[in-house]
Amino acid sequence: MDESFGKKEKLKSKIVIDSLFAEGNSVKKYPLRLVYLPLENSSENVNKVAVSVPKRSFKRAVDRIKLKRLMREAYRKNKYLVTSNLYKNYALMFIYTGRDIWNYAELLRSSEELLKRFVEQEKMKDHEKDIL
RNA sequence: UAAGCAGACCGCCUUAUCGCUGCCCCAAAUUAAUGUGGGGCGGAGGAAAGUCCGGACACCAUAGGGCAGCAUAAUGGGUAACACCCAUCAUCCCGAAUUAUCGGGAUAGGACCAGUGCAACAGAAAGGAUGUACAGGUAAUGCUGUAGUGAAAUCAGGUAAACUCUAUGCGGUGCAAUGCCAUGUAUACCGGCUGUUAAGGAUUGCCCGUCCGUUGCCGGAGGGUAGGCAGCUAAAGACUUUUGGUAACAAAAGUUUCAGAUAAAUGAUAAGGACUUCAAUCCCGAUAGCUAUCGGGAGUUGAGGUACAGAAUCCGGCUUACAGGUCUGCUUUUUUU
RNA sequence: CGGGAUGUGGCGCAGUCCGGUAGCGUAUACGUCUGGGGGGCGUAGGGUCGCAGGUUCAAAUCCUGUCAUCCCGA
Repeated sequence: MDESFGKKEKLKSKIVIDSLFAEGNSVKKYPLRLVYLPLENSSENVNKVAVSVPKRSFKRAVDRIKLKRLMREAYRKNKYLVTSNLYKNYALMFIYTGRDIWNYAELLRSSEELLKRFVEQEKMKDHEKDIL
C-alpha cells in the first residue's frame, strides 16, 4: 500500500486554491473540514492536498505546526480510501476548525470518517450523472 | 548536612517500522537534465520568540550644505559596532562592624552662576519674599535665631524621564534588497548620441543646491500574473591549549565542518530506559503501648508528569518565557575531629 | 519582514499634549410624578485607569519594559 506523501502531492497553486474556495464543496467532521474540487485537465495523476490551521484559533506557532504535521500524517495513513475508490483527481484542503488540540489517535479516526463521507458523496454524484 | 543568594552550564535518551527534506554515490531508462529505484551522511533553539539596539551585505551616482528631527550622556578601556560588556569614581539603599572601614545591591550619573516655564493642599509669603509670637542685637532697619506650614522658605534654592543648552553620532531603503532565466504584451519605461535652454518634474520633513528635462536616430524590453536559479549559509564560525591583561577581551598554535525549508521539511506508531510526583507495600528508630502518630531508608506495583517553545539573509547584544538537573563561590545552620 | 493605533465603572467614550479634583452618556438600585405601564425628575452605589518597574513631594498623565486587541504596506 502506498503511504508516501511527497512534494508532488502538495497543493501549491494559488489559482487552484482560489477556485477551490470559490466553487468547491465541503464535508465536515469535527474538528476537521474538507474542501474539495475535481481537478480538470491535470497532467499528473495525483491528488493535490493542503492542510491549514487558522492562526485565530491557535496563537502559538508550535501548536499550529504540530497540528499540521498530525493532519498530514492522518491523510497519509488514510489516502488509500480516496485513491482506491475514486478514479478522478481532486484538490483537497483540510482545515482544522476545532479549538482544542486533539491527539493523533482521535484525529486519525476523525479523518478516516471524513474521507469515507467524501468518497460516498462523490460516488453518489457520479451515479446521478450516469443516470441522466 | 540543609537552606539562601550570585554566576556558569545542560535542557530527555535508545532501538525498530512507516513517512518528510538537503547533499553525495550506484543502477537501468528515456534523453541530454530530469524523474524512478536502492544505499550512505546530515536535518530547530537557549531563547529559533519580542523585533528593542548595533553591524555585515545589497541597491538607489538626487548620498553635498543648512535647518528641523532622532539617539546617546561620570571617567577609562573592550569591540566590526552598539543603548552591549569590563574596570574605576561618585550618589543612594541594605547588612556587618562601629564611626577608620568591609561586603552586597541600584543608578536615564553632562548643564538650572544662557534664557523661559512649573510647584495642588497647607501657609503671611512658593521666587524681583518678608508677616506674627518670643529671644538676641543695632544709631536705625527682617539685622540674627527659634517656633509654625509644607516635599521645598533665601540658598550660587528645587525641577531638564519640563522646554532648552552643551558635546558626540545619524543619507535613504531593505534579502519580497539585488542579479539572471523562461513565459509574454506591444511602445509606458530605460541606456547612448543629438537638439532645445524653460515651463515643468525628481529628492529625506523643509530650504539652498544638484540632477532630469517635450525633437530625432540607434539599442534594450517594461508593468501585471504564476514559476525557477543565484543571493543561501565556511562564518567578526565552533572547540582545546598556551601567552598577555585586574577584567571585558586579544594574539598564537592545533583540531573540526555543524539545518537550509518556501502553502514552508525534523513527524507518527510500538517497545525499553532515565529523572521526578503521588498512593499502596516492606524495614528501622522515637513516643504512647501490639495498634496509631512522626521521621528516615529500600525495592516492587499502579497512576501520572518531563517545561518554555519551531529556523526563514546572516551575525553581536538586550529583553521576555521556562519543568527539572549539574558545577563553582559566598553566608548561615547541624554533626564529627 | 516592516510600520501604526488602542487599552479608563457592566457597555460606549472624554480626561493624557501642558503631572495635583477621575468625569459624561447609557445600564443598575431606591425614591418621586401617574390609576398602571412607558417616560420625566431626584438620590445613591459601582473604576487595581491592561500589567510591572522607575523619575517626582505627588503619575490615568512623563520614561522604560511587558501583555492583549485591531489596522496598514511589501
